[in-house]
Amino acid sequence: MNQPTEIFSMKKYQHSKIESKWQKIWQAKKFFAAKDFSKKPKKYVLVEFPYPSGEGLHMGHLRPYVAADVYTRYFRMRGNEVIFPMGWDAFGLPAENYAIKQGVHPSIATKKNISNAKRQMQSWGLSFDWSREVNTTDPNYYKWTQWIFLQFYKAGLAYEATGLINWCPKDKTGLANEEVIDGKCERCGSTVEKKELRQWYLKITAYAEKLLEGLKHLPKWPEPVKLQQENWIGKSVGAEIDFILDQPKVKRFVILHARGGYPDGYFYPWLKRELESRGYEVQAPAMPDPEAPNDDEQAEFVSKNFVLDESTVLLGHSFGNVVALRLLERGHKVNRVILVGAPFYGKFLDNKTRPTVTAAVQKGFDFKTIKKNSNSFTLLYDTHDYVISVADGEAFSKALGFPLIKLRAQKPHFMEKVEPDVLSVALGATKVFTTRVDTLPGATFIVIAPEHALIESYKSQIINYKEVAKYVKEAKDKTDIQRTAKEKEKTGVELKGIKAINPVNDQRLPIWVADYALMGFGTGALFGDAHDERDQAFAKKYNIPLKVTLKPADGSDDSKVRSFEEVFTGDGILYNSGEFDGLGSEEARKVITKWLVDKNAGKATVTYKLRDWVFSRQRYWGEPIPIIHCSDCGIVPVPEKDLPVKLPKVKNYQPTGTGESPLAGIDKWVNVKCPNCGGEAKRETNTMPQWAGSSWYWLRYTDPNNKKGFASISKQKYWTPVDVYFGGMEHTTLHLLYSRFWNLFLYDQKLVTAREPYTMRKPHGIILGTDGEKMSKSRGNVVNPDSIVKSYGADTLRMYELFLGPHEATVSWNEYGHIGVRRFLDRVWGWGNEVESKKLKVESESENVQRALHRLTKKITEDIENFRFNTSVSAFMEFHNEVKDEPVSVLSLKIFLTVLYPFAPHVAEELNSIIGNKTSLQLEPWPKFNPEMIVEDTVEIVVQINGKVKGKINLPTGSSQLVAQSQILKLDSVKQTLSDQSIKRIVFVKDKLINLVI
RNA sequence: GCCGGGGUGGCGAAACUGGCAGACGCAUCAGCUUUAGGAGCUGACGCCCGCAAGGGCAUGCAGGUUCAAUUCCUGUCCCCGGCACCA
Repeated sequence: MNQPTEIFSMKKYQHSKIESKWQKIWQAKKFFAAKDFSKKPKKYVLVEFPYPSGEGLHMGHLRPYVAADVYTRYFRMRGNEVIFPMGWDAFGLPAENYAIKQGVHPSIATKKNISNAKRQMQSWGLSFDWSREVNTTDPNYYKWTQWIFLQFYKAGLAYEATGLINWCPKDKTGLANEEVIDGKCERCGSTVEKKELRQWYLKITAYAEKLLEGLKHLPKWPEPVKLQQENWIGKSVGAEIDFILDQPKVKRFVILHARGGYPDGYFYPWLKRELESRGYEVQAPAMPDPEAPNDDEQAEFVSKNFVLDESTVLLGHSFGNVVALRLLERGHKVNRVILVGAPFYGKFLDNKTRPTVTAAVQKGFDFKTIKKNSNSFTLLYDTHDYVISVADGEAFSKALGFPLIKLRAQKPHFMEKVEPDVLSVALGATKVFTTRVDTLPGATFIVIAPEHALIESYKSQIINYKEVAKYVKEAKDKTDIQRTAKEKEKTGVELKGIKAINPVNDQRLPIWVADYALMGFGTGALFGDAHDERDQAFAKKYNIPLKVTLKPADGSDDSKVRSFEEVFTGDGILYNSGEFDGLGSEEARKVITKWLVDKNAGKATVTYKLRDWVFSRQRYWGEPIPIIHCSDCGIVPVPEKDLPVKLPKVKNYQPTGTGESPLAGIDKWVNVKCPNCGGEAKRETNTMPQWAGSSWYWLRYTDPNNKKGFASISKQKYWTPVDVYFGGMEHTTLHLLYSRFWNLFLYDQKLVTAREPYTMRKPHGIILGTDGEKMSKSRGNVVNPDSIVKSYGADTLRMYELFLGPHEATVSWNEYGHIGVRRFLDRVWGWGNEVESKKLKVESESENVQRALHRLTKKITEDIENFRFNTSVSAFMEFHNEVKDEPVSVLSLKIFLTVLYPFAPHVAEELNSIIGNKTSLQLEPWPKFNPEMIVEDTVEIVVQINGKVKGKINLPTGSSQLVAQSQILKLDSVKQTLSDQSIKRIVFVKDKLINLVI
């Protein structure tokens, strides 16, 4: 090939021509269409589908696509039925923002972007099965996204709630916890604020344990990925402790029984006993006409015969609450009112009539007077009550301005003889979570989060309430960044007037509100002690006494610990801990937890860092949440037959910024008839987050045109789970966690056949610009894959991308690097044409070529299976360097092209057709290698003296130590070094080395 | 601070379960070829000493185990990613 005449006589390597030629042939022959229920073993290769943006696809997309493509083409040749689908994750802010700016409807912009991205993918020679293409913005697709949402709703895992959520001021929408990175919006980088909003949530926390457990059954996932998910879920095992409030202002409880009740019924006698044993005076009047009560008559009776003053707590059960409120209306001032299952509407869940109760409540309440005569109300409702609905509680909560406590009573409507939650509320028990129960005897203060309900509930007893309220307001106004700033000193305010009682030693502990306690974790309250750095720092700042109760178990000097020079946070031996002295920390945790359980003062429990998924967005370009709000029926899911709820086509979809979705302004769309009662109703106007569509897309690929379901069970059974999932590390605690959650849920609903969606996860490293910085338009270091395809070809782009480094490593693009790969392909092109022109038979080929070919096949086979594509590229080059000057047969060239095909499919196909083969390489079986052909006849053995290389000798493969020894002693270099010294030892490694120790 | 991952020529990187450190490629230099070269071919290319033969030093740094360490162990520094007052 050094002869110029030969070079000029052959065809030039025209990449553009041959690439489009083969891309057309592949498409026309439908090589890449995966067949359902094929007899071949299936393989599901998945790569994250892109968001089609106006800028097109970039290098970051290319990396997993090319790797997955090589992998896919290889397994097709190995005889697998491979599904390698692609689609579009096309809902989201960029299209919407672009639309607002340009006045182009997002659906039009999206369409355009998709066709461009598809063109790019095809120009890269990616072998996707386009017959299975999905698009999350297609109503036929999002119909099922909405349908799945309704399954969550029906299972009680989708709920509406009002609370402080993360709010991005630039994108004007709420965000999930996972979308906040370092206190900033994952998408636009704005500092996230907090906003009180009504939102839809998905109860991912209900799946915390399953998500954690599932990780254990994913051996083919990288450990770092699993660990990152595990840390995000953040399981803490510990205990919840009830700290009872010391309320010096409260002297007396008055228990007002229910209709049909008597002082010796239900939980009353037990509660009376418990309260009295704690030193309170208890009055439990036996009311007149208990079966057909009259509220005014009963109030009159209590008012006349019992003591009601500002040291009294009124505790009503059911009808008793009406009486309690009437007493306030009559002007009795009390300390606090506890309403247990209070009736508001006079309608009952069991549809029975209770005329006396209904008549009493229908008179209405004078809330103004009521609120004036008690500073604090506690509302306690049972979630499985069959008489009074929680809606009654909500009505009271709204009217009185106090939070509603919903819980599951021992018996519906609190009718058990022992109802511990009623006692807890009466005593003001505050639950505190800890992972270190062993330090409980050393607790010297309590810290609660600014959002903690205790503050409002005990307003009347907090002497410095104004100061506290000021602190709370300031804390709530801060962003998370301000609140958790690294150097920030801890701040807090003591709640004067109340104390908490440590159950293990009856000590009265001061209660502080401080923003280092987080409402979202545990119970929003903690106890402070000397064996925690944060607690100690806080205590020192505010001069709160500390008590050391642990000493190091290893017997090391503990005087530093005692003088607070050091914070000892490890496990140790208890002292200063009363009856628990001498126990080791681990033992103490068990013993104290059991002690708490026995005393009804706490229990072992588990909490997670994971928060429920804020699932609504106040933006236009997303799936509408298929819910209707009816003033009579409340929340009504859109009936299945009415799905999909289509996005209305409108001109204006600017975000409002008020927390309302732009859809809220479209009256024609919003106002609907209630599917339940036919009355006036309104659609839910929030849309779903970007992550919704991608939470189940791999399932749709298995059955993309199904009209009856999101994917048939039989097709899922054939294709799922995904065998290899290529994608980015950045999705570990977003898409990857969310989609596992959806899958686990659907699996529990028996709608999905694979418990875990992805058997193997293959993350890739990012590609940096030539300057080693992240590629970005503002830095001007973006390398455009299209321009490389244009001037060097897709095969060059593919191979160089793989050559950059290991798939999982971060690599930077070298400005000239791809030229080396192009040179290689040019040489292969010339060499291939030359081999063709000589038409040599295998017999005239040297054994060396054969051996090299077998070695190459082995190397490429193993590299692909182990995702080591970078060394494959080297191996092709080495092979070519080795055989280029030797006679090579056409048959050997074909084998070379066959193994090259997954990497550089266009060149390989074209050369293969030049040498006269009519069938595509895609239909060739993957070549086998003969292990015997890989072993050479002779091997080079390294000769070392004291571990230093002194020379090399060639010996027949498998030579013994004796042979080697006799050979090396003849070497000059060895003789010289040895001179007269004696050999102490000889280390011999067969076919590798011989080392003389002297 | 905690949890991961990683430090090898001028650059991207190889090196199987401890066995020739730097394969392969980029850049650079020299030569050949060419009217010309930002093309092609051939060769050199870790650092230091040396004309050379040869020798010494080298896988972030300091130790250790071993006949032999990029690989195993201990300590330490730096870079990247994640979490971050999580009780």
